Amino acid sequence: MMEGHRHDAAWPVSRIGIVIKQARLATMQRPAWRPETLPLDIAAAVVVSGRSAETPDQDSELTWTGAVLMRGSEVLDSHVVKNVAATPYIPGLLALREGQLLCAAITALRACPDVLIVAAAGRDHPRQAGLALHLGAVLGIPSIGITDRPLMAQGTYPGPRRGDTSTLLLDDIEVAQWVRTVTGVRPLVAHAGWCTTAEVAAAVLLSCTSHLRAPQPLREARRLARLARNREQNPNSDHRR
DNA sequence: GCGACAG
DNA sequence: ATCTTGTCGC
Repeated sequence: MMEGHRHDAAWPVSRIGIVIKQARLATMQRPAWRPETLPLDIAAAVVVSGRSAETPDQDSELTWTGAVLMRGSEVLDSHVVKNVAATPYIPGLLALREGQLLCAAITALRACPDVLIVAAAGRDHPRQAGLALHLGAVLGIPSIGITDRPLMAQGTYPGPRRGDTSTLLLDDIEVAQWVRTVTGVRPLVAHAGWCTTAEVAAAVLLSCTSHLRAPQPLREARRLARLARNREQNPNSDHRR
């Protein structure tokens, strides 16, 4: 951990099929990564969108991508990059819109994390390679995905207490888990990603969550991205929180 | 009637 | 994601 970063990594828009094959290989041939030294160095990145002055009727053309690197509750590095999205959001093709943005934001971090958290699906995907898995494969970093609900996988809700989990299956394979991060609050989905299992994804999620539902690194990345957007798009209002 | 495939 | 409305805890 904390070694130099691969700044040569680029988003292979035209080679998603190769990434999918790699994903299948990783599942069968690569040893699944699991946490060893604690606390983990966790990176998270997330895209928030805004209104473009040029095309106010087209929704969400401008984007702000926040990226953070955290060790425990300590923020080691963070930044936000503004962009124009290449495509609109298309369900199932999130990687087309956000892949390049997240890839650039993460590689701009000064150090390499142990694991990457992305607000997207992993192996729970029509082609077994959602954006969270794509990013990990391209960057060579173990990755997990976190979403509000599964994309295709099926499973029942877990018990009501923090730490309770349940299996989400796609074609009889466990691709994700429901995870109760706060007692009595709607659970999140922890997705198996690049070199990670659903079980590891759930453990990583629980390791960086406490009294709030969402994982701290993702919250921080989103907070910074929204702050940057709001300062630019609503210069009059205050932006506390 | 609306949405039903991540954000 | 973003927006709106409702509920809950401090």
